[in-house]
Amino acid sequence: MRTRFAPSPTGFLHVGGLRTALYSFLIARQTKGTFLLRIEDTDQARSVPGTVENILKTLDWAGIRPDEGVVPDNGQVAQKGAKGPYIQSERQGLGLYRKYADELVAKGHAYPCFCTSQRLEEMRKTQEAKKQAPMYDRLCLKLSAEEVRKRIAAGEPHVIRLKVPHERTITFTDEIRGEMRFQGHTIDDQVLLKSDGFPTYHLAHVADDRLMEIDLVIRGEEWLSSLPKHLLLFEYLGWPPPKYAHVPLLLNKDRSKLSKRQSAVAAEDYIAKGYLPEALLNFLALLGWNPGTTQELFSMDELVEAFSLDRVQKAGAVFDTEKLDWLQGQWMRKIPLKEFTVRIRPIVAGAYPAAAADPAFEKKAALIRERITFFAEAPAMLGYFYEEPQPTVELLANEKQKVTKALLPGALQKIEEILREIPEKEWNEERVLAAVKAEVAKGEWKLGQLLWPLRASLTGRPFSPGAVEVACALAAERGTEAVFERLERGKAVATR
RNA sequence: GGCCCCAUCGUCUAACGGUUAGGACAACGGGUUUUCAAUCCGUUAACCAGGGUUCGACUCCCUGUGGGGCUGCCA
Repeated sequence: MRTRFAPSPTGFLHVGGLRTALYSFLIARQTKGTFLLRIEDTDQARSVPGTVENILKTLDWAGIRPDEGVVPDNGQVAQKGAKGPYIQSERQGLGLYRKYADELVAKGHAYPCFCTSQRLEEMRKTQEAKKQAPMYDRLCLKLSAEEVRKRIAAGEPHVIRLKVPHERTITFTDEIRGEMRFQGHTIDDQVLLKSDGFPTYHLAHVADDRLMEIDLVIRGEEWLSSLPKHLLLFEYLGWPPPKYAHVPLLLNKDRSKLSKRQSAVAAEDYIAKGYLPEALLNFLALLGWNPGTTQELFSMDELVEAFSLDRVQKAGAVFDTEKLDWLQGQWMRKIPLKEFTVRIRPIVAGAYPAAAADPAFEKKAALIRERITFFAEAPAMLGYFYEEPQPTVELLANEKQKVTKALLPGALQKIEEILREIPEKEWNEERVLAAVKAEVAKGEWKLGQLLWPLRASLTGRPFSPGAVEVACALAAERGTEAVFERLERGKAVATR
């Protein structure tokens, strides 16, 4: 199948857009078809420079690579394919939108309208006051052919409007929603060609999806109400319409359409926060779609395999990122240690330059891999390896662990004695822990009373990997004396 | 207001008329090498309402209610 994603360059890639792009991409891959990227920039006023580069960069990050259309080329915007150009403002020069508009006028399915925006505004106000549906009143439809010719010849600004057949019922079967019907008399005479000669979305997407031979249009539910206009256009132009799949909207917590005001909506925001593409994509895929099994974790390949439109939900989905965070952790833990090390090393080195050439860095990375959620947390989680910890009495003592300030010197003394008895060669996590537990078994000390002060002395932090883990890592790298030095410092603080 | 779409735990969702309404996230409780995590185990938690159809409705139909979208020479 030939599918497409056709964003407007209004600043950034919306997460909802990323989801429809993903769905379109999945269908294309699944059917060994083509995924095409087209830029819909017919509204010059709303186009924001740099957006296309941004969208391309974000899609690339997500692993969604267009086979055709607008594609990235070393950070530049390039176009690929025989049905281009793929940027509508560039297609404007081809004159095809005007051609189709004229064809519709000639066939009697569209007409020029000279009404000013002021008049339209007043008309709507009046209609609203009368509790009527705001719709164009077809004033210009009454104009004689002669008058139309004259006014156009005189260069009077005008638009081309679709003439919607009021007596007809338009029916259609959506890939997700099934059968739908619309009454013609409730549909407004949509502007197809603006007075600046640019097409509106309605005409442009119909023409381009036809010309680019798109089989399936996946887009947001907000387009559902204009679907009949699009169907009419295909019919009047003598083309079979593509299949349409209107996906449910992404929602704010209050269930309104996901908006910038209430939530982070730019895909870049999530990249900046440190989310893995695997996690975001997995999350987006599961918002509104389910595989029918209990599988929750999906790689792109697995999504290509499992995805189907008939399992896409009809109702909107709240964009609640709690599950995203969980998925992030899951995908984080799937990263092989070697790769994990490569990825966090520069980040840690940014805070602690010694990490850059640290031969024991991978061992340290292993310590935090199971507990980290974002790469950016790594420096804080490993800092005590690169700077001497500065524990305080408040940290060393811990009410919950039943380590009072009075008990502290004795506890530190005891843990030191235990550790001293283990020959340096025998230091490993099992051995050290067994030694501590053997002491606990005697009944005088509780596990936490010994381990907490040790951990706090070694790290100087309220949170860290376990005391035994840190002690062994430190001993392996610098010898057990490094551990005892820190223990001494803890004792000094405790007895001060 | 008009048109269109939708409706299961707080959130994402499963259920092809017959289930103690299942799973995941979150929350809560507990286990684990102490803390924060991770991990394991457990608990709390839902069929919007009313009518039909049917031997039997979360499932089908109708009505109501609620929510959302659209209602631009924006997309």
